[in-house]
Amino acid sequence: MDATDSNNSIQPFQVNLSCSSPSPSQDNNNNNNNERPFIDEMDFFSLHHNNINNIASSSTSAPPPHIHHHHHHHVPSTTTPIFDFKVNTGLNLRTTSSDQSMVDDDISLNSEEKRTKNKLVVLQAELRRMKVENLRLRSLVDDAKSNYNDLHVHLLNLMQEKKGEDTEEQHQQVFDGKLKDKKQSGNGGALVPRQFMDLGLATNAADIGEVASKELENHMKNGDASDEGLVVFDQDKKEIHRGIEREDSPPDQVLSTNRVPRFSPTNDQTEATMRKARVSVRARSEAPMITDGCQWRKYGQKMAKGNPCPRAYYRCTMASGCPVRKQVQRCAEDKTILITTYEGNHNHPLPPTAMAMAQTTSSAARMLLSGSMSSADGLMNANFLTRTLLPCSSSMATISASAPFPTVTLDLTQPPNTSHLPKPQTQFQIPFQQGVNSTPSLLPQIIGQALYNQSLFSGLQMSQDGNQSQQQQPQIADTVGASIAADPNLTAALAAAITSIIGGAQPNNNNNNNNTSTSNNSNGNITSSNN
DNA sequence: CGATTTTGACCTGCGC
DNA sequence: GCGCAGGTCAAAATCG
Repeated sequence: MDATDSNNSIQPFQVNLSCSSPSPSQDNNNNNNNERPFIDEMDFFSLHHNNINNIASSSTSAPPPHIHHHHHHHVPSTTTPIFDFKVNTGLNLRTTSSDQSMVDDDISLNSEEKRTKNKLVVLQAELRRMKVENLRLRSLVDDAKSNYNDLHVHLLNLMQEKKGEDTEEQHQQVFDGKLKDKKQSGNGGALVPRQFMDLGLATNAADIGEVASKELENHMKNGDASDEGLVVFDQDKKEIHRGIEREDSPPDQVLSTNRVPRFSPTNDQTEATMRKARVSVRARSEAPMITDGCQWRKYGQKMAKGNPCPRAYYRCTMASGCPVRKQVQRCAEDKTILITTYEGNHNHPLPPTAMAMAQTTSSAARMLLSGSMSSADGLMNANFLTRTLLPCSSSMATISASAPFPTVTLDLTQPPNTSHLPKPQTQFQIPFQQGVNSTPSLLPQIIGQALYNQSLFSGLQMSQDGNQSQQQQPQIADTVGASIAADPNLTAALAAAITSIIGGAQPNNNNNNNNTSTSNNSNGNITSSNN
């Protein structure tokens, strides 16, 4: 997301979503694609930086084999991709040099060598420039996507506020038939094409409309028909009611209690949806609280039923108004296990040490929401989640009907259990950048992306032929699960990411699409629950 | 003295 | 309607 990301920050897995190519294997160019002779096209958004580096380094360190290219003197056509053009230019230069060297003397040879070296330097500089350009363009695309998301959510907000006033035709005009489809489908619309799934955000019009209508009812009861009084997209119904009750409270009091300002529709809705999902982390720790890089302030403690250990409530204090909260409680069965439940999205830049956790939680929550809340059938999506994430830990699969909020549980306490897993490398692997023995830095993102991918798929399933979907679904679930399970160190990296025992994380102002470097040996299991 | 923690009270939703 | 449980508030206490 940030153009200042280092070379190791590009994520092939993520980039896939930004491109038309959905197959991660096509971008698996870190280890297995070193043999690829040249890059077919200059894909600014999926080209792995390592490729650039590899090409650059190979140009400098191992040019002699190019002698075999003597006979390829054809000038690159105008349709030749720019990157290919650049590389071939270098080869041709050397080829020309070699040809000439057959008739020139030693002085000429030295001169040609110097020229070649100069050209190589120029090419390297050009590669660096393109790398920077690549990052810049990626940043632009991400910004555009972000703006699109905001506008889309904003539009949805406006439409919901005017719900009841607008005619069906107006809905159809603005929403291109989305709301009409929803109404026609009756029970939430099992056949509704979920056009909002690609937002990566949960935008459940039904939920929003319900909250909005209740809010409107309350205001009508209070005789307050002013639209300005509506808090349509607050954190949840409870928060909305409280906001109304304290409407005559002093402004500072409202702010001090972390109320969401009234009219910031995009953030409100995002926050509302994000706060409904939770990411729970189970980890063994003697410390009262796991170190996740953020600053927390305890604001309450309660004895929870069925657990002799008290539950502590914290809120993030790294920025005023940050909606992120977490609950910390020891497991009743095993008091060495610390259960930390995160809720919400940070609204401020995070330190590197907090990036892994923030990414994991926000991505998981976002993907969970995009799978469950955007669907008319949350349980179905919970099953999707489970099947997507849990081929590597099927024994941990639980669908909780009692959970008040959709919850993703990252269980870092279980010993490795790979007996039921598909054998590694029999299916596609997530194209980590690291070497074979290094730990993957992208795991948090990948988990989120796995959720996101399956959510996208489930969205597609709604609008596509059922039989086809039935066939594809386990495929995707298996492959994603296998990807997570493919490397025995994956689970270790998850633990590393979660506990933020990381190094080399990339500072960034956005906590949704960044990478961190991890190194750890513990294990992780993933469970998914939904209500 | 400001920041943080403690802790009892309060609010809300839910089940009976 | 009542009680319970989860979650939050805010004054008092504590800490650095």
